[in-house]
Amino acid sequence: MFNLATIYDIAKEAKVSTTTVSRALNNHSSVNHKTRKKIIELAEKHGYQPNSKAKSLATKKSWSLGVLLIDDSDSGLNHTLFANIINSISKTASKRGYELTFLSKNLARSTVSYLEHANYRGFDGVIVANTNINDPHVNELIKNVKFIACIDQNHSNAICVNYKNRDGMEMTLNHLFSKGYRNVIYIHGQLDNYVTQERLIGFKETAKELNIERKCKYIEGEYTSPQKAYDITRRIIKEGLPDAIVYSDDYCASGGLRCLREHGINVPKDVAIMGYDGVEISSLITPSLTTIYQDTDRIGEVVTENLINSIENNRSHGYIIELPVSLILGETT
Amino acid sequence: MFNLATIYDIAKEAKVSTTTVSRALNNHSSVNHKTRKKIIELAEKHGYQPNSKAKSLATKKSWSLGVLLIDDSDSGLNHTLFANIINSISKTASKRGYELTFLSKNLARSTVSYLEHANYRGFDGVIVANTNINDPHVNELIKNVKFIACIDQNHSNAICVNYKNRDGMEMTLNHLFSKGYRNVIYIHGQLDNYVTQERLIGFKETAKELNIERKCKYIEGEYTSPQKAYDITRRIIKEGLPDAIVYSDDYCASGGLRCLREHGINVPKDVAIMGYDGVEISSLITPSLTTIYQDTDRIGEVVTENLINSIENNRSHGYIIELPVSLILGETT
DNA sequence: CTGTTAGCGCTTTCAC
DNA sequence: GTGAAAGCGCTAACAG
Repeated sequence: MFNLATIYDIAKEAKVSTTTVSRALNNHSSVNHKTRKKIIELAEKHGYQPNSKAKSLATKKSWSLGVLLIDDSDSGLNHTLFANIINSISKTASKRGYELTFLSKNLARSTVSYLEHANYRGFDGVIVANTNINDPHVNELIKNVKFIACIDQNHSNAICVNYKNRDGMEMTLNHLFSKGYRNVIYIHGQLDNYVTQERLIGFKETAKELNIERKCKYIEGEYTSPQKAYDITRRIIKEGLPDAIVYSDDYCASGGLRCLREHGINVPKDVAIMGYDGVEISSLITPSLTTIYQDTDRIGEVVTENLINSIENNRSHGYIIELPVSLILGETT
Repeated sequence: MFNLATIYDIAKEAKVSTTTVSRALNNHSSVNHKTRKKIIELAEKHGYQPNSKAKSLATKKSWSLGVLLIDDSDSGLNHTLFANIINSISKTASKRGYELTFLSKNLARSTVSYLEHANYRGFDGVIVANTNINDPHVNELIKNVKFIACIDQNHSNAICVNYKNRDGMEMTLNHLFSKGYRNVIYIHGQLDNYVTQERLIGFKETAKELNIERKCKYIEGEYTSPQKAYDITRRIIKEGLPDAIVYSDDYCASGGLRCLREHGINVPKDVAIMGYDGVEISSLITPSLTTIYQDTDRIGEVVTENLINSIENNRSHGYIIELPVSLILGETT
């Protein structure tokens, strides 16, 4: 880029001080109408743009938000649910005038922690969207950043916007039960993950209420993927089919579905299956998935609005917002 | 965040000047070994982090890249292909020490053009990933930013990293021809789009070579989506099936597939179909799609590495890199 | 209504 | 090997 005009150039040409230029350009009331007009004209003539660094340096406000997505595996934006959420966060941030920047562990020529990146950059706030709970850097970040919001996490000092994970599993199991399925296998995510824990609680409590605890089985999918789900499903087929299989997300369910079909097993006649998330693919595959819909537009909007409000009101304290989920009836149950 | 330690605090405590602290922390050779050691220790003790704005202001280097994704529709990160590409761009940028920030038309309390955002922010470079070609702001941006790279675009002053779109359609049509399909309908994207234009050229040239020009038909899908593709497919069914239908992307193909199935039409026996992109869904639906695979990891890496290299070597001139595509054989042809 | 001055935190001549 | 001083571009008392 070329050398851009500064406030000095304009001040000189308008024969006023930089203060006046600054005031005119920032809509301070106390500027003579004519002076203001002249300054604004000159600014346009020169295509003047303020310099964000100088401005932030002076005001201590960056108009930028950091967002943390796990970055050391492929589960960042490649997971549709999170891509959709980030899309919504980005839109909402933009609507409020904030930029969105990804947090990272590499900066210039060195390796840093997320907290160091955040401090270096001076974000006005940070959103933790999807992350590896075992990374101590994530905890350090959440504990030490003043304006912080999380999705599907549990931290007392952060704004936590979570889906009602327990409700989701309650709906799942009640639905299966109402359709007559009793023996259910739940292929869940990693146990050290908050979401998994909540869903398991929801599942187990409902199983107890329905009095089918004994008929339910759990398999930890660890790192889940369509292929992994495919493999687990094959094992299940060998060991004997249950009435229904619940997968940790729609992608896994689609992998499982493919396996079942390849083995000539009819869904839902021979076995029912359910996904989770309600991302686009759930309605595009055949048979379409019965799944739990999580509104990604809504969660992105809520988490971003709440964070920005807390920044602009300068009130930082943790609280929880829970967002409802709903069941989408597909052809697999 | 709390008040972070500055270079002044460290200088005072170490009883040296800020100059020396700066030098020590930036690995300048001309600092006494002992002094440097003391400074580094103090920096660690205070959890010192430089302030990016002050640093950029002084050095005119921001270590940050802007990325432009269309933001006034839902086609940003909600389109899997682009989510995958952004994921790769983000990873590569991070690997090289650069942050990634989304370009936007809203900044602080006002509306700006993309160029104004870029100038304001002082990005070291900008990547145009997916965009509305009709937006004059995009052209303005591309023409006026010094270090600029684009994906699947055609601009003489930018680094353009493109997929071989013509090849893709050549493969498509040759494949269909070799399987015996002659009457082909191509539901393509918007005509004012560079990618669409290239693919159409590839398609038509191949049709001519194969001498089936007369048997081919084109339908402009305008804004394409599974639903839109579904509707168009229904129209096609009414008007009479061709031998094969080529959709503009895998999502559309899946929408079309659903329509065909619902009308009791067998794919590929009654009609063959093909998608484009080779995103995950193409292999998850049944029948799996025959499609053209575009390597998203690769394109993100190439475009980012090239842009950063041009920045760091301070050589800005436009050139084109073309990336190969390949055919994935699915069950729909 | 406008200008002077100092300062945000860091780098970089230039001199010693 | 180290420091003084000026500057990056902008804002914010304070004074008038």
